Amino acid sequence: MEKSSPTLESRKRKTAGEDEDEDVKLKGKRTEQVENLMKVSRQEYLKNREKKKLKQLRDDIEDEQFLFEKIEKLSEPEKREHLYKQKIVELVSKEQQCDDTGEEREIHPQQAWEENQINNAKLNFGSKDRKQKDYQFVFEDQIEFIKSTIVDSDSDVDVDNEKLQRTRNSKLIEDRKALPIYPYKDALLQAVHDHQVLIIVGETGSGKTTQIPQYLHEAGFTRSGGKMIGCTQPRRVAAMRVAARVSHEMGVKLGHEVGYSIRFEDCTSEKTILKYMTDGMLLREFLTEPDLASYSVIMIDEAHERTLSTDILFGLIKDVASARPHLKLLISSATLDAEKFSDYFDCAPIFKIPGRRFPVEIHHSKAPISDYLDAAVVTALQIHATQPQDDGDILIFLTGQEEIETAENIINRRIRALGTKIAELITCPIYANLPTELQAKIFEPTPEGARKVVLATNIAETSLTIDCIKYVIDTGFCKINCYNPRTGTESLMVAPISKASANQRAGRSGRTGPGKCFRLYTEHSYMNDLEDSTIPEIQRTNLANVVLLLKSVGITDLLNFDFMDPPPAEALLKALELLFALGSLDKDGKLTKVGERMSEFPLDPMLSKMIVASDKYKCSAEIISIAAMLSIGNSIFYRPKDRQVQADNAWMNFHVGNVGDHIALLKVYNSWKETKFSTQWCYENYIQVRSMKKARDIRDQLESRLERVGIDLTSNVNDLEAIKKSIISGFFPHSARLQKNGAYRTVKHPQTGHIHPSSGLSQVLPRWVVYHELVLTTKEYMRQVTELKPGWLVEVAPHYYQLKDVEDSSSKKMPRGIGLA
DNA sequence: GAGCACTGC
Repeated sequence: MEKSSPTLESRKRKTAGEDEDEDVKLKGKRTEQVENLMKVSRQEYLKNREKKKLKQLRDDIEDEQFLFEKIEKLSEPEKREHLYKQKIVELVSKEQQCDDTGEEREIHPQQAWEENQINNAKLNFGSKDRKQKDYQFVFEDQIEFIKSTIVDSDSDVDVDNEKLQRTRNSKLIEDRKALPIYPYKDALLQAVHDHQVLIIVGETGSGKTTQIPQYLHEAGFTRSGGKMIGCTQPRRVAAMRVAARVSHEMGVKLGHEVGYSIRFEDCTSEKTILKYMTDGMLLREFLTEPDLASYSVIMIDEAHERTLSTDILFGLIKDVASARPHLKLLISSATLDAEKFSDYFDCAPIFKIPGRRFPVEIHHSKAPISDYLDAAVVTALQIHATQPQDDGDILIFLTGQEEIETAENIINRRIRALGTKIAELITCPIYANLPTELQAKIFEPTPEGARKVVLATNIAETSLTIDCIKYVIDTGFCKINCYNPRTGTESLMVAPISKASANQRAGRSGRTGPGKCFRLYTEHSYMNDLEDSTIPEIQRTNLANVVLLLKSVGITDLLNFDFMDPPPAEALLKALELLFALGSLDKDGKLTKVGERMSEFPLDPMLSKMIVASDKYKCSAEIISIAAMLSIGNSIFYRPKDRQVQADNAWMNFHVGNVGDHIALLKVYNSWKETKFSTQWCYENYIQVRSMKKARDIRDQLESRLERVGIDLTSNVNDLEAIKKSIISGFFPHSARLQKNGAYRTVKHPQTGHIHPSSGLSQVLPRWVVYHELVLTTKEYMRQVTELKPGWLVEVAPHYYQLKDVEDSSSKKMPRGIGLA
C-alpha cells in the first residue's frame, strides 16, 4: 500500500465529515438497551434478573388458558422461555413432516449433532412473534428470487423437487432463527452502523461466522458498488465448510453469491458478495489491492488464535480503516482477549453473544504429577473401568508421536492383561503426520459395548473435532516451535500450555453432552504457573517472509509498524539483513526489482531468490520442483518402526553418486512424475502420498507464478552445476565449512552445525556444503545438505563473500579420508 | 547414527 495515505489530520476531518450524516440519522435509534447488550452477556442477564420467575413459569406452563393471560405481563426472557417450548413442539412436527416427504437427509453424525444443538438453542429464540411472520414473508420472496437462479442453472429441477426445496428453505429459516445470535441481530446491525470497528465475543455455537455476514448482506452492506463482505478463517477446511453452509442457507450455488478462496482453489465468481477465505489469502490480496477497495466489510474470525497472518492483517487493516472510514471491521475473539483487541483498535466497543454448549466438570489433580504419561494412562483406564460403557469416549492430549505410540502400547498391554473382565477399549492415535488412512479410524463409530480412547496431539485442540467425546485428559503440555534469531536455529520444545489452551481442551468434552475434564496438574498450578494465553506466533518465528511481504505493500518503517504484540527487534533486524543480502532490499531499505519478483512467490525469501536466480542458469523447471519439495518440510518420508531398514534403503536409491539432498529431492519428484503420480510407487518407496500431492500442488502454483514475473520455464536436468548455483544464489548465507572435528562452521557468522544423520551426505562429509535449515535437537543439525565448490560462493554472491573468506587454509590439517568427496 | 507440535501463502 502506498504509505502516502492521508495525514492524521486530514483523515480525521474526512472521517468526521462523512460520518456526520449517518451519526445524526442513527443517534435517535441508539437505545440504552443496545448499550447494555454490548456490555452484559445474555447469560448473566438471565441469571441475575429472572431466575425465580422462570421457575414459577415452568410450573404454570401446563395451564394454557392461564398462560395466555399471563404472557402479556411477562418480561422478555419469560416470553422467550414460553416460546421456546412452543417452538420445540412445532419443530418436532415439522421434522416429522420433512421425513415423511422423504427429503434426502444425510445422517452424518456431525449434522445430527448440529441439529440437536440447534434445537437446544431454541431457548434464545423468537422474542418477537409478529416480526417472525414478516421475516418469513420477506424471506420467501427472496428465496423465490434466488431459487429462479437455481432453476436456471439446473434444468432438471421438477415440481416435486421445488416443493421439497421450499420445505427445506423454511426449515433453514427456522434453523437460522434458532441460533443464539438471532435475538441480537438488530442490536448488532445498529452497532455496526454506529462504529467502524467492533470486537465480537462470540462463544462457540453462537452462529456468528455463518450469520453475521448474512445479516450485513441483508442490511444492504453489499449493495453499494457491488462490494463484498470478506470473512477470514485460520484454516482452509473451515473456510470451505462455512462457505458451503452459508450458500446452502441462502439457497445459492457455492461459488456464485457465496464463495471461498483458499490456496490452490478460488471458488468465487464476479457475482460473489460473501467471501470466506483463509487469513493468509487476504494477506496476499493486499499485494494486488492495497486498500481492499472491493470490500465493504472485513470480518476476522477466530482472531484470538493469533496466527502469524492475523497479526499482520491487524496492522495493515487498521491503517486501511483509517483511510477508508466506510470500511467496517469486525474482529471476533474469545472472551479473555477481547479487551486487548479493543485497546488495540482504539477502544472499539465489545459486543458479546452467548453460545450454546454443555457444561464441563473440571477436575485437577490433588498433588503435582511427575510422570504425566503414566498418569494419563491410569486415568483413562480408571474412567473406562468405572464409568458406563455407552456413555462416551475418552480424549487424551499428549505432546507428540512418540508419546502417543508409547501410551498406545501401555494401554493395549494392560487391557489385554485384564482380559474379559473389562469391556473393549479401542486406542486411536491421531497426529498430523499420521497417514490419512490411519487418521480415518477416529471417525469410525465406536462398536456397541466398546469404548474409544483417542490419543491426540494439539491437532484435536482446534483443527479437528471428534464426536462423542465425554472425557478429556489434559496432560498440560504441548510442543511449540521456537526460532532463535541470533543463531538462526529452530527447535521444538515441550512447554506447558496456556490457560486459554487448557480451557479449549476442556471444551472438547462438552460437544455432544455434559463432559468431564481431568487435568493432570494442580489447580494451584493452573492459577499460578500457566500463562493466560500462548505466546503469539509472530514473537517466535522467522520473520523473513513477513518482512518481505510488508515491504512489498509499502511499509517502510518496520520497527515502528503497529504490531499488536511486536516481535523481538532482533528478529526483524535479522530478517532485514537477510533480505538485504539477497538483494531484495536496497541500502535505503526499499524493495528492489529482484525483491518485487521474489514477493510473487508464496515461499521463504531464500527459496524465492533461488527461483528468481534459476532464470539465469536456465533450470527453473528443476528449481521449482526442489523449492516445492523443500517447502513441505520433513514429512516426505514414511519410516515405520518395523521397516526402518527398508525405508532407509529406499531413500538411499535417490542418493546414488552423492548428489546431495536437494538433487535427491528433485529425483524423488521426477521419479514420481514419471509414474504418472502413482500412489503405489509412493508406498513402494516409503514416501507419504499426501506430502507428494502437496508438493505437486505447490509446484503447479510456482509454475504459474513464473509466467507472472517473466521467467521462462527451462529445463536442464543434467546440469547439476547450474542447479546447485541456483540453490546457492538463495542459500549462500547458509554455507558451511568442515572443521577438524567433523563438525561444520558457517562461513560468515560463527555458528556450528552437524550434517543430520538422515542426510545422504552424513557419511560423506564434503569440505563445503550449503544447507536448507538448521534445527536444534540433541545437537545443531543441518537438514537438507548439498556439496558446493567455494569458488561458486564468490561467483554467485560477490557482495557477500570475498576470496579470503573461502580460502582453504586448513586443508592440510584435515584428517585423511575426510573432505575429499 | 537420529527424532518428526500445528497451521498458512
